[in-house]
Amino acid sequence: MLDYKLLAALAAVVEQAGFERAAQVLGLSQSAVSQRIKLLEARVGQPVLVRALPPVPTEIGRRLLNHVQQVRLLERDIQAQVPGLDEGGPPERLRIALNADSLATWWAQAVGGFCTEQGLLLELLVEDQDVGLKRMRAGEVAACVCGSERPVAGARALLLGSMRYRALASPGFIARYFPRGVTAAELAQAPAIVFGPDDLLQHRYLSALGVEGGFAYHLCPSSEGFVRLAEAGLGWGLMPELQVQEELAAGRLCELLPERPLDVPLYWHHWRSGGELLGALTQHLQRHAAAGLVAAKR
Amino acid sequence: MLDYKLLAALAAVVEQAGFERAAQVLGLSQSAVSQRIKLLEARVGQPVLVRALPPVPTEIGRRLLNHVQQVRLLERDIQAQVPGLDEGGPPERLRIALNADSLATWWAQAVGGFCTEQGLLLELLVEDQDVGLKRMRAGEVAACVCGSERPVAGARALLLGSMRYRALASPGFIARYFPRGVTAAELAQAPAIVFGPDDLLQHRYLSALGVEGGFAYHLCPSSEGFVRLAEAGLGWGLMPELQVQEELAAGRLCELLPERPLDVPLYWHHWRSGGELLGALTQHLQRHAAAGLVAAKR
DNA sequence: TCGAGCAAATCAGTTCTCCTAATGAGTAAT
DNA sequence: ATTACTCATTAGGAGAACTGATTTGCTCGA
Repeated sequence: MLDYKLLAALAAVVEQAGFERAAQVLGLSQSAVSQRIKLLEARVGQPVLVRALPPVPTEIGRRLLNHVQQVRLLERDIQAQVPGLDEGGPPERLRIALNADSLATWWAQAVGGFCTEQGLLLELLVEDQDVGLKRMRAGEVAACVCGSERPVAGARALLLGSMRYRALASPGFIARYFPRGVTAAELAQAPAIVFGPDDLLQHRYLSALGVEGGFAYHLCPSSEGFVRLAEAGLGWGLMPELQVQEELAAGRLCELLPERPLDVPLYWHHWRSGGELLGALTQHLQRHAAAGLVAAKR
Repeated sequence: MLDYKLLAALAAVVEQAGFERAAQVLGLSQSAVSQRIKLLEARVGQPVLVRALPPVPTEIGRRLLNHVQQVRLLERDIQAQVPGLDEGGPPERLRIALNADSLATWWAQAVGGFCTEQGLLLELLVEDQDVGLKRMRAGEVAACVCGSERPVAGARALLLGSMRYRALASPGFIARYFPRGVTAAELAQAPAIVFGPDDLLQHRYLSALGVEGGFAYHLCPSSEGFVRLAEAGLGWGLMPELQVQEELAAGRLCELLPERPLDVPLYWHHWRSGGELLGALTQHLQRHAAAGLVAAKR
């Protein structure tokens, strides 16, 4: 059997993004962590971490990490079966990566019941679009919600449905930039709002409209803030329908190009050997995610 | 994370059926094994082994064992991915329980290619009929072939096909016991051959013919021996069609009741979280087991 | 009822793993 | 340069865990 003390150290270093913090989490000294990693590398015969800021697992390291992730999921099952095996440590949370918009809209509704029922704690990591898959590949998370269809090795991807985005702006903004109605070319000239550097929604929307080249945009890495900026007339942006129903109804935001929504399919990626709990969560999502999403068309 | 040194000790004790032998396998003293088990029980808060001959895992113990089994399967995958992680120990074999008749007939053909391709070593445990499932439940084996449809918790059962048995005896035996032809009632009076105490084939065959009550039988726990006994005229028995084609063709064995074969469905039980190797083996079997089996009808 | 034989538990002593603490070295920002 | 930060290295020591010897407990057979 592998030495899981060493693997746990590797996992802690990557998850905590540093030896020092990893040591704290493990209840050890920084030195001990360093030694464990070194010993692990000696056993494996090659480095498992690239010493950078933050430390990044090597190819081998990633494989080991996602093995650890899978074993942890199995352990979760058995700890549910065998009382008094809780290790005394803090109750482990299930780490899941998802995109900010999902978290801001349908996620809580969809998983709320399951978590209270099962007494399950989550550790949610917000990641733009497809970056969550990287975490998955590195074995840092048990599952993720993202836009990529292709599962990583050892995992499965399940289509949950699509999130419908609409291009919105405040009435004042529209009056100012589009006095003669909205056209694709003009849209590219008006300032936009973009969630983060990895957020390519607006880019995709514009290129779907046939507009090439760059455009000016604000960066605002907060879902709520995003809506507030749009309301304040700073720019136009693509917002999840679900999140802005009130603003639309009250007329604080208006649609630029009606009947041109953007549907973004969302996939649930989860380890194939994820144990019963993750399996149950997957089933639950399959049934309850649809409520907040539109049926996907490809 | 659980302490896998302790769990490995538990597994060794159960698999080797004793502390002493477990110690040898682990490269430790008997004393050390005893202490590990005790420590494990202290952690868990209750006994994991019933001290008997051989030691038997408790309910909790079985759950732990089959967790170990699943983790081992995952480790096998990663060891294939990460060279130089072989632990130096002896190459771990994949433990599989199956019934003697399968081993005597189609098994080798079905898995031969896969094993050589993948460089996979097997440790086969021969178990009568459904006893293999117990090994599965105890986490002692990674998979098993048996007649039960119902999978163990955490595992899947896959119908492979049916084995066709025919009731056969030597010409001399038939002439002696059934001079006027074979009838069900007379069959129950003639001595039978039964594989082992758990082998209920003949019982089922007779009760399917409407015969109630006991009958006289030899016990012979060897597939080859079984056929030899029948050839020698010691009794009649149900033999896999596959195994006795030569004897039938040569006239050394004859069918008692033509057109009354007994088809026994066989299922492949494997852990759901068994990793890629076990998954691949399962697929392989699904494709190649059929060759030696008749399509199952229910 | 009593030993013989065997398996596991216990105990005392020792080994050696693994940790801590202090220090050193490399890198980036000030 | 200096400071701040992170990780590596080293020596030394605590204690976990192993070994070997012995005891306990059980099962048979006489």
